[in-house]
Amino acid sequence: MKRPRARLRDVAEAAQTSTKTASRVINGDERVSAATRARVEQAVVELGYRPDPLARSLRLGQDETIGVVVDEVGDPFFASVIGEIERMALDRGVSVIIASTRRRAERERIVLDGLFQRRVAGLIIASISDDHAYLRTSSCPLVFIDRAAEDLAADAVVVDDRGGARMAVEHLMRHGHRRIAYIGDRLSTATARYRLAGYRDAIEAAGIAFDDDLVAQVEPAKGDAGVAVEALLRMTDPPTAVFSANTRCSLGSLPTIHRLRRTDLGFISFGDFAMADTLTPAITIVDHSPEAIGRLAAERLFSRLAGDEPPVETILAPLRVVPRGSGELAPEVTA
Amino acid sequence: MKRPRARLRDVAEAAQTSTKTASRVINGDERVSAATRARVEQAVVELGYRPDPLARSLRLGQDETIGVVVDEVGDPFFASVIGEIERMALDRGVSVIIASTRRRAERERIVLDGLFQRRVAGLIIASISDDHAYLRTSSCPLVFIDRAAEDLAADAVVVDDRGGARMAVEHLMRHGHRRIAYIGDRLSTATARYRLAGYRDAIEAAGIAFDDDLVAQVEPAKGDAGVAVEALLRMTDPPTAVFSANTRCSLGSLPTIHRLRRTDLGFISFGDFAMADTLTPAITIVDHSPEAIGRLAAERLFSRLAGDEPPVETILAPLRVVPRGSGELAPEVTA
DNA sequence: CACCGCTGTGACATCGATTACCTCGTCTCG
DNA sequence: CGAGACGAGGTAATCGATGTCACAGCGGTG
Repeated sequence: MKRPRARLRDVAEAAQTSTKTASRVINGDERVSAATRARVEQAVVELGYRPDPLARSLRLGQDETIGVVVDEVGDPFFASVIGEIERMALDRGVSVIIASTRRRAERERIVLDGLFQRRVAGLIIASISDDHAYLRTSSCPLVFIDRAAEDLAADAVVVDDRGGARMAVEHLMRHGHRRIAYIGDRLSTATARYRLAGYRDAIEAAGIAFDDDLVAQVEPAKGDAGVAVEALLRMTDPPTAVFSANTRCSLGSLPTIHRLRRTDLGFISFGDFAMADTLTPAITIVDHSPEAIGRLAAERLFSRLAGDEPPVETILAPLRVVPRGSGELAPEVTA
Repeated sequence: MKRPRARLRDVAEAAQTSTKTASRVINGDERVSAATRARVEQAVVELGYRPDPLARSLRLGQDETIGVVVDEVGDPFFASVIGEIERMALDRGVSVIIASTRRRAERERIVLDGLFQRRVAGLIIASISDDHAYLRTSSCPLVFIDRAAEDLAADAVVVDDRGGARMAVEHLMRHGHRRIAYIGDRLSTATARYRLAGYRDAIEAAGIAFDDDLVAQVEPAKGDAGVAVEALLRMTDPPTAVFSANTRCSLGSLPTIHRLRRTDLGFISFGDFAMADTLTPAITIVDHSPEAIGRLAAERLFSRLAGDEPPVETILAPLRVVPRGSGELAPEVTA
């Protein structure tokens, strides 16, 4: 075990053949005689040879690595997505490079650029940008998650944002609410737009006038959700229930709701979070299943990497309402 | 923008010089005349040249990439740690490869092996294994997180597990509790051992007899924490408070405590989690600060990569009790 | 018997950047 | 005036694996 690492050349020498033939054996080329193959295989074992992935990648022009680009690695939703992707990648011996955009389009370009520079084999992207022209010539398969790329024909794994939001709001309505607030990101992502549209769908389908004052759009990074929900509750004609369009907003607004002791408020969250079922009342959610999204995205990517060429598709991850209490509270009968 | 990518040779040709000189300019070698330097720099800009990291890594025998190995990427604690590391890496243009061990020592070896094979520049590891002999000859800097390597002189960023646990239990005692249960991982990691030791320190320092029946050690992956806490509460002489030795156990046991409507129970958690401050009562914690751990570990690693050679050190990340309610409940005065 | 095609093999170029080593002036100093 | 130092820059080898292509040997075929 003195030698730091065995090279293909060492294997070839030990097997008394050329590097090319050794390479053939290792890459499973058929055209090698049984005797030579056996010698090479033995040499590989004896020397503990493992091909250098860097050299291999350089020659092949492609790295056995996939890139995952998300808003923020620490976000629980993306953490779960990444966890699932990494699990599947590890089974295939593929490394995962992660990068976060901090929700800034220019950062997205930089990190994607870096990943292309590294010649990743494939990419899974939660894109923040609207403009994907620079990805059009991408030489590796792309799978979008959470938000589809509208200006690019590429696979995507998303949830039915509009339908899910509508489902959530209708759930509140079934329990008697008519005045329902919306709280979501100000961010102009497609996801945010769709969820707001779904909220509106439900409101209007119920014959209720859409009230702009009930819609709060806040900065995702700051603690504005709490402020916003407090303002909503202080209205002259306050909502009896809140639809939180994403997990961050739920995490931001619930502490305030509890501080104000307004746990009588109807509440439904698009996206689950830890302890949602342990709060009092437990929080009714529309289940996102980040694991399912990660799995579906990774499956699609690996399938393309394996050479499959299924038609480009936007896959809808399953979505369902999980009633836990907060979404089933009837509105208070107040003046 | 026709050419897929410019190579150093293209730059050299455009600047009417050799690759060697172009390389000198790019790598900031002084021995180049101003005129030549200017020509090369212009060519770089015009061609949009960016060195190929793969080729560079191959030649240098080292990759501009760091590896991060944790139990599970989806774990909120590690997700935050990774988020912070990735943030610092991105600022330096370093890629981050992540891999999870699933808490299995044999997996740890496999993923570490893969990372070494890739010639990562440095590693940050939450090691699950006790045996680090195979890391002794590691050619790249290592920084351990969460758990120090006891059999290896390497940097580590950990929290004062024993002191923190003692602090937590003493906090409960200050509020009148004498019968305090411990719930933690069965896993034989140093972390778990230290925290149990800290619990014992506090108990014995208070002159209370250590009662083995109050110690529950559960499987981390399963939902055993809930079962265990239920068993504790059903004892003939039940505890009045619980010290949960980690976030997973807190997340596992709190739903059960709430289901049993035992929110009168004293509770303190080693490690924060989302919504801990929104539960009723809010959960008192010993703050871990995963971000601080990630930052300190990354700082140390980058400092070594920059050539600094500070003495090997185990850095203690800050730790403090954050009172929120559940840890300040007085014991019920029962028979 | 000459030729074709197939199999197993290896010498050599290649991927793109770095570097050991060399060349060619010019400048300095004894 | 010649030796040696030094600055600027080039040539070719190198990192490790793989693709190109040529070649030898063999069996079959018209």
